[in-house]
Formats: sequence, C-alpha cells, structure tokens
Amino acid sequence: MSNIHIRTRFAPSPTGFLHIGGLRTALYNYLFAKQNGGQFILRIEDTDRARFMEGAEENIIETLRTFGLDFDEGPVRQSEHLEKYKERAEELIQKRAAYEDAGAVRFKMPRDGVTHFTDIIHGEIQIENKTQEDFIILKSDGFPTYNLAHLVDDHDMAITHVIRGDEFISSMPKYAALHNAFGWDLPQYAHLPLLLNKNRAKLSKREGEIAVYDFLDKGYLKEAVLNFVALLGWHPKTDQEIFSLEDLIKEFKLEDVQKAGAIFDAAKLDWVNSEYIRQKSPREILMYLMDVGRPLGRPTSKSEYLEKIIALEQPRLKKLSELPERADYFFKEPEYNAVLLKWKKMSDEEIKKSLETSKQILEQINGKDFSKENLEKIFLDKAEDFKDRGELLWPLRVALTGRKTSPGPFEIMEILEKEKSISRVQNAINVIK
RNA sequence: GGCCCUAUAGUCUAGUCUGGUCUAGGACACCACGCUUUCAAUGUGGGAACACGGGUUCGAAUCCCGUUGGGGCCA
Repeated sequence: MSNIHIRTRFAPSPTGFLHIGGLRTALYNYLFAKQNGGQFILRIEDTDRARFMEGAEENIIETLRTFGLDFDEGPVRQSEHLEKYKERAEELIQKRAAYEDAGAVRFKMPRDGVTHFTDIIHGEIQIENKTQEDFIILKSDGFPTYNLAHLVDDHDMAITHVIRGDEFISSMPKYAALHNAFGWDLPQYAHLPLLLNKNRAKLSKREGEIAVYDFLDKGYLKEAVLNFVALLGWHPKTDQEIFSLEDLIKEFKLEDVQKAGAIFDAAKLDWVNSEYIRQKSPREILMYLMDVGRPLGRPTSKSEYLEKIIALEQPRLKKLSELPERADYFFKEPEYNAVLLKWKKMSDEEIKKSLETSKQILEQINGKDFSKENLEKIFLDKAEDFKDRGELLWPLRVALTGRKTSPGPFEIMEILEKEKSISRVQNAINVIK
C-alpha cells in the first residue's frame, strides 16, 4: 500500500437527510482511507434537480461532523461542473462511442463479450454485456446522469477505491465500458451489502425514522449509533463489541465485510447505547442533554441536583429520552395507589404501621445525615424487626416514588432530603384508610 | 420476466479461501435460577442455526453441481 495514495469518497445525493445506511457507507469509506493514510472526500451528487431537497446538504455535512467523519476535501458539488460533463459527453460523441438521441446523449453500449471485474468484498464478478442497453449519459436538460457524472468525477478526483452500495453491481458493465471508451483504468470496487428493514427490504428513506438525526433526538448517543452501524455488515475476528472510532480505524477490514444484507435490529442498538450511557459520568450526560437533545426538559433546577438524579437513573437507561419519564417523581408529588403500597400479603394496618415506623425514623435523623449510607444502615437495622425487609422498605420506596419500579429508597431520600422524604411518607399514610 | 448478488439461531456475526482442533464460538433478544424491598446491573444455567438435495472425500458448515428462499437492478 505504500506507493498507492488511497482516496475514497462519500457521494450522497442531497435528496434527504443523511440516513443510517449512508452513515455506514461514509464510515467505511472514512475508515478505509484513514487506516491507509489516505484521503476521504465528500462529493455532493446534486444533478437530479427534481429530487433535490433544501437543507439536505447541510444536514449531511453536519452529521458527518457530529460523528467525527471529517472529510479532507470537499464538498465538491457536481452542479458546479456541468460544463465538464458536457465536454466528456461530447468527447464520447467524437469518438463515436455515444450519439445524440432526442436532445439527450446516449452511450453506445458494446453488446459482445463479458465484463469481469474484481470486487474487494465479492471477489470475481462476471456479467454478460448483452444484458445491457444503450443508456443516457447526458439528459436533454444538459444535466449528466449518475452513470456519467460519478465516474468522470471519480476519475478527475483520483479516487482509488469506490466503496458504495450493492445496488450498483448490475450496472458495472456500463461503468467498465465507459472507462474503456475514455481510455481510463477502473478503480478498485467494494460493493457493500444493503441495510434491510424488518421485512428484509432495502431500508429506504420513505419509511422514516431512519435519518441519523432522528436517532440522536430519540436519545441515542452518537458513539453508540456509530458503533452499532459499524457492526452492520462487519465484525472483527475477536469477541469485541464496543468500538471507538479509533478502534475501528485500527480493526476494520474492508475485505471482511459481509456479502449478505444486514437487518437493522433496534434491540441491539439499545444495548450498545446503554453500554455507552453507563460509561459516561453524570456530568457528561447532562452536558450532552443540554447540547444535543432536550429530553430532560428545561434544566431549571440546579445542575448539581440534576446530576444526582442522572446518576441514579443512568445505569437503568437504554435511551436518554427515557429520563424525564423515569425520574418524574423528583419533579412532582407522586400519586398513590393503595394497592401498590402493599408488600406481599400485608394488611392495611401493617402498611400503615410500616410507614409510620419509617416516618419516625426519618424524623429522628438529622437533616445533615441524610446520606445514602447512613439511611441504609439505620433502616436495615430497623428492618430486622419485620418478617422481611420488604415490609419496611417496599411501602417506603413506593411512598417516595409512587412507582412500581425505581432505584432504591436510600439513594432517593438522599436527593429528596429530609423534609420532602417525610412529607411523602405522610402523604402515603393519609391514603390508607 | 431477464440479469446480478446472496444464504450459520429471531437479529448481528466467528468459522468457509488453507476440509478433520466445530458434539459450530461470541453478542443482542428471550427463558429460568441466584443476589435483592422493586427495577437496573451482575452471576449461573437454558432453549435456539450450518436452507434443501445430490456429489467429491476416510472425513464437508467448509470444495463442486442443482434446487429453493431472500435481496437488488432493469423491464
């Protein structure tokens, strides 16, 4: 690899926000370039005016930046080089390799022989040329088609490796013939397997919910999305599952990319996400929430308070967006369900007694000593008087949260502090007849 | 319909090139049990796959042929 200067490109059309499949293609191009000391280039293929979407290019660039997939050159916009494609089309007409047809320019596809090329992922591929037809390279409006434009640009930009989706394999005879007509050598090709939805169909923008930004908004960390997407179609020989971008640059092997399409499995993404959530400090999560998303709502409270809450819920989160719902009892008084307050077969009287015991204990503790450790010690000691700890601790925890599930009562009371803890226990007592 | 790509559990995959070490490994998900006041985390265990049929071979997930399934492109 030493004397080949590797250059890859990511060449999306600005027809929509960058989606998850595009992110993976960009990532693989980036990884391959970087691990070989080469360049990664962004090209915007904006020659299809009908499908152009306002804001798409900005979104693509911003998303790449968010994920740290910095491009070394570009964005190169095809719409800014329309003359070039016209000249190339003209060149082919001169060479009698193309001809005019109703205002468009059509390439004369040779029908004899077989196109064979080597794909880094698929190996040798052969396609008979008689399956092809003459095809348009320049439309009557003067805009080039993908067939012409991408290939002229790849040549002019000295792209050495074309890493793109599988769907272009069947058009390879066209590209090979075009290269041949220009007298150019073929670059290296690596055709990636498609990303599929649950129904095994190509993941498409039309299904929604697949724009990369949607995932960030839904509470997925960018590290998790990148990690997950890297694993759709590639895996190292080891059992490692969690990878930083740096890890990926080291470990990724283009030739090890899978040949068959991969289904996007949200459950695994959730797991990867929870791994990354647990790796972060509460402060980092708070900063992230304030920066990227707003799932926590307006951080009106002191950030120190929020950090404590985050620390509690953090190990339980699959997505950051779950936080407000899960921690709502810190921001509003719980409503009690008398049935929920009951532990196993306790009678109303026993529940009431249990809660009153808790209340008495709390009243005797100095507000300054409301630490998780101290509370735990005192309560567990007192719980010895009950048949099982649950008789004391379950009603207490429900009184504090109003919830069937939550973190433990001691860490919650540490955050709630004395006054609020006692008032909640009292409120729960009042509910019981 | 034509052409092309593809095929290990529900999902992502290791193993396939260089056949034996594979009674097929890991992860997610799922189930059970342990810990535990609940949840989460964690520990232990479990169910679950080489698409099918022929060959080649002493021996095939691995090589060859065919079939079927899935996908893509074009029409």
